[in-house]
Amino acid sequence: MEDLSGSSSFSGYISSSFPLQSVFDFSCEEETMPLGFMELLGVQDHLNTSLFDMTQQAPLLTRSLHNPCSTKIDSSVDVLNQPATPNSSSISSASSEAVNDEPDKVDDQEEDQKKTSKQLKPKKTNQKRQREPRFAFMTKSEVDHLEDGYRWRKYGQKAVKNSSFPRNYYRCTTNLCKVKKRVERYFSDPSIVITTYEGQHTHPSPIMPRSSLGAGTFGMEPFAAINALYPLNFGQNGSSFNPSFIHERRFCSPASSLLKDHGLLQDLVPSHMLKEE
DNA sequence: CGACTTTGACCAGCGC
DNA sequence: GCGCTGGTCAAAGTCG
Repeated sequence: MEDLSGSSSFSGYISSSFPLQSVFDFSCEEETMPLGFMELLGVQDHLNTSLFDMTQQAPLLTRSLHNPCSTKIDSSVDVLNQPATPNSSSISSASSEAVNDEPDKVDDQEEDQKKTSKQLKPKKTNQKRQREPRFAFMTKSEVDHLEDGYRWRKYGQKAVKNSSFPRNYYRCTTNLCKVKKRVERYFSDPSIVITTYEGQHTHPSPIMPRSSLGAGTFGMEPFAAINALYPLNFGQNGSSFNPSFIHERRFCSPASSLLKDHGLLQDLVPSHMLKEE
C-alpha cells in the first residue's frame, strides 16, 4: 500500500496504529506496577493459571523485529506499566486515568440516542475521550482472534494505515463489562497478532473451566493457536520500544521484579530458544 | 430466534 | 479550518 516499504520499523508501526507507543517501555528499571495483565483481563481472581501460563508449553517465538528504536511520545496515551509477571499477585490498582466519567457519558448518550433515534452520538466537548488502561501483547498465531476465556463480540473493523491487514474491534459480551480489545496483524509478519486489551473485566471468565487449566493438560484446545506471546509494555516515560526486549529483559536486571524467579520470559522461553534467532 | 459478524457511515482527535 | 485516521455505531446479513 502506501509507505509500507519505508516504515518497516515496528515502533513506527506502533506509533501509527497504536496510541500507545509511549507505553512500550522496555527499560530494565523496576517500576511500580499498577495493573497486571491478568488483572486487566479480570481473571487474576478467578484463575491461577493465566494465558501466559498457557504458553509455557508452547514454543515461544523469538523473532527479532526490525529497527528497535525511534519513538515519539504520545502524551495522550494512558500510562500503564508492565505487569510484573503474569503470576504476580501483588496488585496496586492505580491506573492513572480511565474509568471515571464513563457512566455519565453513557447515560447521556443513551438518553440522547433514544430521543434522536437515528441520530448518532451527541458530541462531547470540553473533555478528551477517556480511555481505559490498555495492555497489548503480541502472539504468533494463525488465527486473529485468540481465545482468552472470555466471550467477545466484534463491533468493528478498520483498515489501518501502514498495514495491509485490518484491525478488528471486539467488546466483551458480558453485561456491564466494558472491556474491549483490538486485534490486528503485524504488517511485516502476518503470523504475528497484536492484541490490545482495554479495561478490566468485572466478572469471571465465562468459558474457561478452571479445573482444566491447573494441571498438566490444562485444556489447550481453545489456546492451541497460540504459539507465542509477547507482552507489550505500557511504560511511563516513552522510552524506546525495543523489539529485542525479550532477550534483553532476560539479562538486563537479575533483580528486576519483571523477571525474578517466575518472570514472564523465564516462564515462557526456554533458554535455548532465546539464543535462537 | 438469538447471537454474532459484516460493513458503511459517522464522529472525535490530532497534525498541518 | 481542513483533512486524515482511529474508533464506534447500528442495520443488515449469517449461522447454528
